Amino acid sequence: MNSSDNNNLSEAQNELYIWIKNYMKDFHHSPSIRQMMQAMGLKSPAPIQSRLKHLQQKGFISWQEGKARTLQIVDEVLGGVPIMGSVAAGGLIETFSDVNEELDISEVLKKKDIFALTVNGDSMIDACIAHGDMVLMEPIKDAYSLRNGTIVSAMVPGLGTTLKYFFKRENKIFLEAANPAYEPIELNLEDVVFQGRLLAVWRKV
Amino acid sequence: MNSSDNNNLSEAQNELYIWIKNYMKDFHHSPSIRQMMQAMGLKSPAPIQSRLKHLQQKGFISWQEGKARTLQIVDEVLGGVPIMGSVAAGGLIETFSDVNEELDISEVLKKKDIFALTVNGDSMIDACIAHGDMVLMEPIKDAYSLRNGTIVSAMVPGLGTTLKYFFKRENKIFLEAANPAYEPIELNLEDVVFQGRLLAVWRKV
DNA sequence: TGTATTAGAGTACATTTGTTTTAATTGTGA
DNA sequence: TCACAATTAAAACAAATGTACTCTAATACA
Repeated sequence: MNSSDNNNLSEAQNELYIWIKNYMKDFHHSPSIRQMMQAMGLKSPAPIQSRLKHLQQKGFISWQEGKARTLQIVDEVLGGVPIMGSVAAGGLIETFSDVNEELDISEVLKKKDIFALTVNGDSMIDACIAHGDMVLMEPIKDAYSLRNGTIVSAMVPGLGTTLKYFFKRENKIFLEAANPAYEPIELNLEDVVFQGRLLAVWRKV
Repeated sequence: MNSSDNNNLSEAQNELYIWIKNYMKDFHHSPSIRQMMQAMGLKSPAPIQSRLKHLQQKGFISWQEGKARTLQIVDEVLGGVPIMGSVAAGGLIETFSDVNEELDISEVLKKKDIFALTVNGDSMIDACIAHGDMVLMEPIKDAYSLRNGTIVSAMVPGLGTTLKYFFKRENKIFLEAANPAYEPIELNLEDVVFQGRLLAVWRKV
């Protein structure tokens, strides 16, 4: 959802919506109604109120009544990047479709208490997690609910913090690398402190 | 930079700074001075003004004078995730250090005109880009400045859009996969349209 | 101890800003 | 053309809000 149709927005509503998104991208705070008025070339706040109301009814924006500059873009707080389509990384043939989705990184970022770790080494290389990658982790509340195959960061006394596949078999914990060069680590549940569960991988080139 | 020392901030300043960051994470707009006043348990706006001034002088925040709720966190607009340390993904031993950095995803997201593509297939698997990953791309202004080894998305007539390593040798363009199962594609410069240069990889699990 | 510095309370004020209301204007369809 | 609806202008209002100022209390320091 970006520029062209935007569902069932009128021309004026869409223009305002786009302007607001750009303003908030630039200044990181909501514009005031009178600013929008000026930007739209209007001479009274009423039309803006009307358009805002419509945008709200259609679920595009929301704000706190009576409070200044509390507008926010619904469900796309920030970090929305337009997804232009998909690329073949094989032999598939595909063309750029129009923009139909948005990559919402903030959906993950919004979670509370998440943290990031720098990956050191290549033991997870077969899971496509390379040396230097950043992994976004979510704290693990109870280790009992961990499912086999989950990638976790765990603190193994004497071994340090490590990123591995988690498996549980017969009250034994196995931490397995995604690289045949590394042997699985076998542990008792009480010997390991799980720090986080893998949410996402971020690699900046 | 997160909770503990925060450079040379006083206790009160740091408390306010943390509170503001959390407020803005929750509501996606700046709090008002009187809200901060309440939150800090104060009964007059003056102390908040003072603390804000200090925070500004030390470069933590900024705002537009006279405008309501225009506060912003400097240089960490959003998307800052604390980096808790690094994990061994090999045999390395490393412990959680304290938080000393922040993963600033927004640094990439702030760039204008970037777009995302969904990866389809496994031809870039040796570059640790897997099927289903999202790749963040930056538009390519001029193809002449592309350096060998850059990962690009290119539109090859009759073949579609594809993600490959870029190489140029003797006025010929080679698009090579990171997977020995795929043959390099040889092209003339005029036969290919480069769409983007790889900025980052995002994988949500 | 006494003084200087800082932080906070209390108050007041001007501006910004959301909201309401009414009238004028424009557009649309019968 | 006429009536009806939607849009806009204009003005006014009240609440929210940033800012400035004075006075008091706490703190630090010599």
